[in-house]
Amino acid sequence: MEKKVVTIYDVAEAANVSMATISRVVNGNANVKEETRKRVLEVIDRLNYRPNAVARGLASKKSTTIGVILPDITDLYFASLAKGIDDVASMYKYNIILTSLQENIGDEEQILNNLLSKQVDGLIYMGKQLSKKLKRTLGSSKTPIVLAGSVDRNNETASVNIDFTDAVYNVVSQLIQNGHKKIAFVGGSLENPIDGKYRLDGYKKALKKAHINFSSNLVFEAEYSVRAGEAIWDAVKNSGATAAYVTEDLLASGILNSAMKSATSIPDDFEIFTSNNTVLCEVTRPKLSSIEEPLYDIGAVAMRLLTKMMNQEQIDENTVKLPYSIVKRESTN
Amino acid sequence: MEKKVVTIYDVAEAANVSMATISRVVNGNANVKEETRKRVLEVIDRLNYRPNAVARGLASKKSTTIGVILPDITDLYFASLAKGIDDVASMYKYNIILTSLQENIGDEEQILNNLLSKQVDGLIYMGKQLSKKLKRTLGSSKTPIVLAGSVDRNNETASVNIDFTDAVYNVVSQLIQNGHKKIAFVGGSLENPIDGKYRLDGYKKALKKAHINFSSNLVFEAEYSVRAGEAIWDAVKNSGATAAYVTEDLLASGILNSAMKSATSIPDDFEIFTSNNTVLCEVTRPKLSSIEEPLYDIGAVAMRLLTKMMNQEQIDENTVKLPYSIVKRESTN
DNA sequence: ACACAATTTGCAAGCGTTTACCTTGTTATT
DNA sequence: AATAACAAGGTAAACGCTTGCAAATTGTGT
Repeated sequence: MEKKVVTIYDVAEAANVSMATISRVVNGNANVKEETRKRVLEVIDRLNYRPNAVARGLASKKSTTIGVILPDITDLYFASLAKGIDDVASMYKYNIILTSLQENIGDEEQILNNLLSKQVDGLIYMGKQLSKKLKRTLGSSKTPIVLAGSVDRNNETASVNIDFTDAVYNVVSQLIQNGHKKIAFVGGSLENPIDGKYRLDGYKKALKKAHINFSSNLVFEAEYSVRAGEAIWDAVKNSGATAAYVTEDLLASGILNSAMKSATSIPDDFEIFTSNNTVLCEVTRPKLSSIEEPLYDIGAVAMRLLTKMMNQEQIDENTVKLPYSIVKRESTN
Repeated sequence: MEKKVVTIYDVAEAANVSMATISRVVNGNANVKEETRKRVLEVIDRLNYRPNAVARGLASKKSTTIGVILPDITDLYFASLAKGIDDVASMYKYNIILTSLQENIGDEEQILNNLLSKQVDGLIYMGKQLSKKLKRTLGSSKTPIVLAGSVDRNNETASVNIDFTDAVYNVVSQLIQNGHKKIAFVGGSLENPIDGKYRLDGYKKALKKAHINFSSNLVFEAEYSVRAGEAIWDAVKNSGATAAYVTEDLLASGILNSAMKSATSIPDDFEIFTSNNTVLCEVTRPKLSSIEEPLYDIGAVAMRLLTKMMNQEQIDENTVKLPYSIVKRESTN
């Protein structure tokens, strides 16, 4: 026996009113007599009626669903952002469609179209950067989007993050103050504007301030992984660097691993600053000093901003920068 | 000027066929002349038509969306499972609605109802356990569900995981072989059947085999966090234990932290086995020996299993156990 | 008791698809 | 040449809801 699913009609009939009224009470519309509302709610409860969100979405053109695009959910950086997003989203009753993006595969266009076809009310993007093409298909759809933990070169797109340049400027300056002349910059792909532009800018700025010449020999590019960090250590060491600013924790952990293995004393012989302050920083030995991005908050604020955009509220600032801090642990003096 | 959204009618008109035909080509139905198909595809491309998945869902009663319920996305354990799920899901063109569950808050019922109202075609659950109540509302909806990395006491619900009992039996046996008589079992909430039943059973079994009496003084319950691990060390040490099996990596890292701080030499004075083999195990010093659950695979297989259930295919085994392995690193001899 | 306003309700037209069922034109069969 | 069989495409009825508008009901002031 097929159990028939309960629709708004069934409720209407059982409550002896029209379906419009049911819809009204479900949606909290004020134009319903208190008595009727009570009766309807009872019936809803009795019949175990559960409004069909798909039908609702079709009729109202709102899905109360947002799309979240990120590179890798097992990366604590994104996971933390995602958590902030998730919490605020559920606070505002939005659901999240999570899609991960293999940045190399170049299926971004497809992913975006898929999300748009699902009629998401908004999007949060955490990829490296929004391509022109994506911006275009996005523009034609009017779906609001905000970048979390990422920057838009031209500030056309709303975004929430920290002042990367300033943060790196600060930690590199500290390393300089500690007496280092040769400081390595170990980042991910420099094509990513965060590393290749903002962070590197901060690094250069700090050097300049201290009248140290920038040398591209001290700039390293590696994948974000422990393995890559371990592998790059020799090169870093051989460059003559006595300290390093690393843009990501796994990478920094790998470097630390190899450094320890090669009997380099950290922080005495070599200092390391990393960037994301994930738990990793607390379980390595020595523990890693790090820039601390308020990841959870970035996610939360990004989501909050998105809700405003979805409600067409006035936005005061298109791009918000949250305060960061610097956590000194054992990998620096 | 409001840009009108392109519907199937627009395409039909422009291609000079009926909307049914458009629908057919979009859905890959065979009853379309090759020539017509080509023409339609061109028009679709030209008009930039994007089928409305919500309308589709309403008409077809399929959302090509599944719901994923997990406790905490920043926990690498769940993130890894999620990644496996995500990859397979996108392989099969399913979208994922991610919802996290504050297990203490007790809003599970609501979360589930929300997901069901969105008409998800299936569910993957990673919480501690499915309450009777949830099972009931689930049963009345016919939506298939599979547990990933979790067990159903009565094997009523499909699930994918490893043989927890066996795994723990093995590592504890190894510790015993290394000469330990007093081995601590440090787990999360023992109400969670995985820890409180399966793993603890393995522990007991190993003791029994070696004719060591079980003592509840050696069983510790803690939250899954570095902090909790650090805090519990003294108690563990004072219990007289000379080794520990820990059910989670953060917890193990915390214990390791405190042990090192108290100048306990690991593994010489104290051995530690942990359970999830997340990256954490590789960045601690000494590196942690661990049971290795194939988390990604568990997620992937769970999702694959779910696709079968959604297609009403014949399922050979309701509950599948994947092989685990044991990775020896530096925290054990 | 009456006119008018406000409050509640119902009606029915969408929302953009899918799909069962028909119609038409072709080809193969005898 | 007549008929069967099929391929290709069209028609229109769902799917379960929201919502503008009209109708009915109730309340108010006189």
